Amino acid sequence: MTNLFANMREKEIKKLMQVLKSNTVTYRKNINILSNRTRDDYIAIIDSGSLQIIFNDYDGNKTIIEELNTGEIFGSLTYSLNTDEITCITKEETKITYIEYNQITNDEIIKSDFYIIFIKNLIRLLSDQLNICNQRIELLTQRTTRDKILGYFKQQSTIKGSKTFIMNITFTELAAYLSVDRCSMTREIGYLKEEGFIKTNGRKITLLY
Amino acid sequence: MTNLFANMREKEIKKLMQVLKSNTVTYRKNINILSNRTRDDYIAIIDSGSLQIIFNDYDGNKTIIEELNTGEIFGSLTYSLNTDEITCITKEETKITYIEYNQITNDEIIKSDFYIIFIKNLIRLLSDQLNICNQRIELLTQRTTRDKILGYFKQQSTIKGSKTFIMNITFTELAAYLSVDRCSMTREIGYLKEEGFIKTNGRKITLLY
DNA sequence: TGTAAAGTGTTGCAAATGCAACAATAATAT
DNA sequence: ATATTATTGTTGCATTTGCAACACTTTACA
Repeated sequence: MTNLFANMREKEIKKLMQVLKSNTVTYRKNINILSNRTRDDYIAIIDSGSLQIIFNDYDGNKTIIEELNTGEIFGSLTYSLNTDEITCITKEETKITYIEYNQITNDEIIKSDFYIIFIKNLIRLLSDQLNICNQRIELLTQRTTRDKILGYFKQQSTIKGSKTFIMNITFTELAAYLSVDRCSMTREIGYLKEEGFIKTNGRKITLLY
Repeated sequence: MTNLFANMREKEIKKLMQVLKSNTVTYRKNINILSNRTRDDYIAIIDSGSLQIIFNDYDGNKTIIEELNTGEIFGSLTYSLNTDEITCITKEETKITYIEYNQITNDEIIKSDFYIIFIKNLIRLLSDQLNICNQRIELLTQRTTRDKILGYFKQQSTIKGSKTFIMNITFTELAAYLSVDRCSMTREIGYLKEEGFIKTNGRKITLLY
């Protein structure tokens, strides 16, 4: 369940969605969901499923800017998607709820008694997204692949609260996340193991320092 | 210029700050302003001045994660700063207003008639920050220095609405922003000029394609 | 106004990295 | 159960990039 509705009852959520004039669309896998969006400001909430925001280079390269999962939000409020260079592809069957930005302060909703909760949830969600972005920037600005990998492992270790943890993404996805060549990354992880900095067993990582 | 107090009168701003129990501190140049922050969630607004958020590597390297200027916000709502690895240094004399996150929905303020404006401003500010982050990620995820530079120039060209524009940061700062070696960047810009992709004159850039 | 600090430009060299082209295994779908 | 797709591992090689060590110019400031 989406955080946008945290601390709200089913009935309130239904009412909220109605007052916000939200609309929900379900997409099949591998659909470009931005092709039919308007140019107005909007918030899109992933009710279920996941998607990738992809940057299409001038010479045909594709870069995954962001992967978004259930509960997360996107839309013009988080990233200007109104350009041909950006596409947004569902990774699986995905349900999206759209809310027009201007509706979040419409006359009816600000009178409802769950409005403050909703607004606080929205702020928290934007805030979470911002934290995620900044954490990634912290890694992307590292000069070497080694520092990116170690930085990621350290973040995970902090989140999981242990020097041993299991990665919840694949190595292929990690390479994309850190924006490095997967093969070079594998090579570097090999060196890190040789030099005794880490131990790995599949996606189980142990920091030895 | 976006700011937390857009569309509010002087008197309302004063009232708001009071109700929010905000406190304002002025720092001199080169001060680490995080040394005395609590661990509560808070929003910090830069009333005037500027600062850098710096990541301190395990082996002494410093990376500028973010540069923030007048009107922008930071704090735990945007980036977890509660770690020794992060320092936050004023670049000049800087005035900061702190607001406890929990205060933004206190009993008194939600009754005020400028509350909706304030909340909308806050959401807009978070949203702007998120857009800035994502734009930078778009550049940082480019594989080559060339693509980073061209990406940045393209963004600027779009923002300024012309193929000729003047950079509002120094080349040294651009290198830090793109997280590449300044010398390598200069070299690459040289190649781009030779190959006829761009023309430069100081910080005036012209795209020729 | 003079001096220190910051920004810019250049280049050789070593090291890191992306790319390509594989093979092998694991996961998923029909 | 089997075919198909995704993930992982490996390695040679060319290229890109960071680093270091300069000189020169511009800007800041005491």
